[in-house]
Amino acid sequence: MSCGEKLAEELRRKGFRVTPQRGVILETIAHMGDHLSVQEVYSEARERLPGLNIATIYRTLESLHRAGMVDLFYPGSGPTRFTLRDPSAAHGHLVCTECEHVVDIDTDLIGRLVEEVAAETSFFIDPHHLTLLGICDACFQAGRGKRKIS
Amino acid sequence: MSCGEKLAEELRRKGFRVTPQRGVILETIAHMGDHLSVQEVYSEARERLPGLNIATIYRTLESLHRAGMVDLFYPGSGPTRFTLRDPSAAHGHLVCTECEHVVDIDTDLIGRLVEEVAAETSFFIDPHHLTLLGICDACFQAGRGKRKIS
DNA sequence: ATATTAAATGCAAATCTTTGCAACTAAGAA
DNA sequence: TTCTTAGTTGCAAAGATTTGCATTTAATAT
Repeated sequence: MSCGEKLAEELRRKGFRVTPQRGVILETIAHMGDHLSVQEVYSEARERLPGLNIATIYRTLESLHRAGMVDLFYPGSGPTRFTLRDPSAAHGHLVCTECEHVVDIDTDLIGRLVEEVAAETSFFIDPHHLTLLGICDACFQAGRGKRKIS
Repeated sequence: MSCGEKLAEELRRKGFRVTPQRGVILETIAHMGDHLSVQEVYSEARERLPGLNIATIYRTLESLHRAGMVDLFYPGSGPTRFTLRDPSAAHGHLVCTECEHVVDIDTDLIGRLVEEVAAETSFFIDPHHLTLLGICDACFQAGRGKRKIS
């Protein structure tokens, strides 16, 4: 069973319908890596299924998001991006506002952050949703972070 | 000196120009409270300065952001929102993806999160940029969070 | 005061994202 | 298989955001 078919099955299991459009979109994002924009998926998927409408991409991504299968995140600038969720490991993103570099945060650290916030605020952070903006080490060393840290 | 004038001075001090448009925008957001959308500021500010263009609002907000005077954040849905930064107290936002309620995170907790992430990843989170999505206590109690926490 | 210039504005066009609605169809029931 | 229906699609329009460019102007120097 291909990666796309596995995703299709998971989507169906969560109560969503699997249409040809969604099949193509799933197959596409399963092979395109992380941090995709809607436009990127659109131009790729439309080659496999001409006539595919971009509104369908947006709506499918929202469904996948509601199904807990992809996470959206907002880099400091530019369009929204998203990634396939790895169910075995929650992960978040650290986005450097200087160089736009994206680093993943691992499960353990996320778990600790979630606990810490929950203990103090009774608020349960969604561990798959975490996007933190800041300055990466390289930019900080280069002094490019000073202005922002202030 | 009015709130708006203080902000204008701060902006000038950071190397940005203070135009009549910016004066009006600053005076406006100084009196409109937190979590504003661009459209909200636009309709308010345009009453004080007819002819003001919405692109100017976007660009001014970006400048204020670069100057470290406002923070942008993305609630789960709907347009981007922003708040005047309180220089004395870094604060972040917890946005409930069920009821859209926004809770502020206080300085101390933020400080600890920043340290924790920095220790492990050499990445310095901007403490003024923190927006975390999740489930608030009320929605969690009501069982509305189950689907998302999965 | 006047001149200088980099930054900011307004406008229009481009791009990105969301939404209403009629037509279509996947998935389950009969 | 056929029926049923709620979920999904395409399309077009609306809404949100960004960008290029000619013009204007705030801040600084003269």
